[in-house]
Amino acid sequence: MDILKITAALSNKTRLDIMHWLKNPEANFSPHVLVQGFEMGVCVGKIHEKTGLSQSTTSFYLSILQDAGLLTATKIGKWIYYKRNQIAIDEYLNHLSNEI
Amino acid sequence: MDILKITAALSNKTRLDIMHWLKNPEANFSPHVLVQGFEMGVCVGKIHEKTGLSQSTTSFYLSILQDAGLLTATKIGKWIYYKRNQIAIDEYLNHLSNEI
DNA sequence: AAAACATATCGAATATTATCGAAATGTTTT
DNA sequence: AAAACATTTCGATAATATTCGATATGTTTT
Repeated sequence: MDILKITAALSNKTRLDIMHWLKNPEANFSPHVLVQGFEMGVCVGKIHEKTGLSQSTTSFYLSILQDAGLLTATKIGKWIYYKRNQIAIDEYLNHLSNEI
Repeated sequence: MDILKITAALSNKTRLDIMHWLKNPEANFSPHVLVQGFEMGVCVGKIHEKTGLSQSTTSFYLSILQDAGLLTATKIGKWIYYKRNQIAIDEYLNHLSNEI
């Protein structure tokens, strides 16, 4: 639980947006073709569509959020589905409120 | 309440430390000569002593925290006392927990 | 009014981050 | 096994952050 790494990961508009979008995937993303619902997360391509940045930058940002522990990834076939790590998020918010 | 500006202000070890030190000034700073207690905050010089950075960098970092709304400043004589803006901090933590 | 002091601002060097297009990797389909 | 596809990694460049010493500003003391 690296509070500074997490805070840095969140100090970018697009990455903050991604966290927010993933909070309510039904409202923010069109359905996947092969997977129904968003139980396992949202694939990179759909997230990319919304960022307005290049695919490589989007992928890089997802790796930053994952590395910080805020997202987890599941690979299925060609796709990698990212979803929120709610436990880590809650833990971060608790630590932060004690730290600052 | 610029959530991104605040998060960026907090994504630096020294600035996070400063916020933390100011949470409990009695435990982290020696008393002021002219002012008793830390009701109005802690002067720049005392914060500078603890950062291990130059005076100019410390002052700059305090301005970043102030600009983000996390600290407020009071000038008395030669000294400027910085203290936590607890209302803004609480507001930030609330917004953040809704945002991410 | 000059000296001493606390803090802020400026200008510059260095480090880190943002961002892209191209290439690599791995999977599925043909 | 080749083509197509999703994603990551790489290499490069531009933008931003870190950090300093020097200087400026404002206050108090002598």
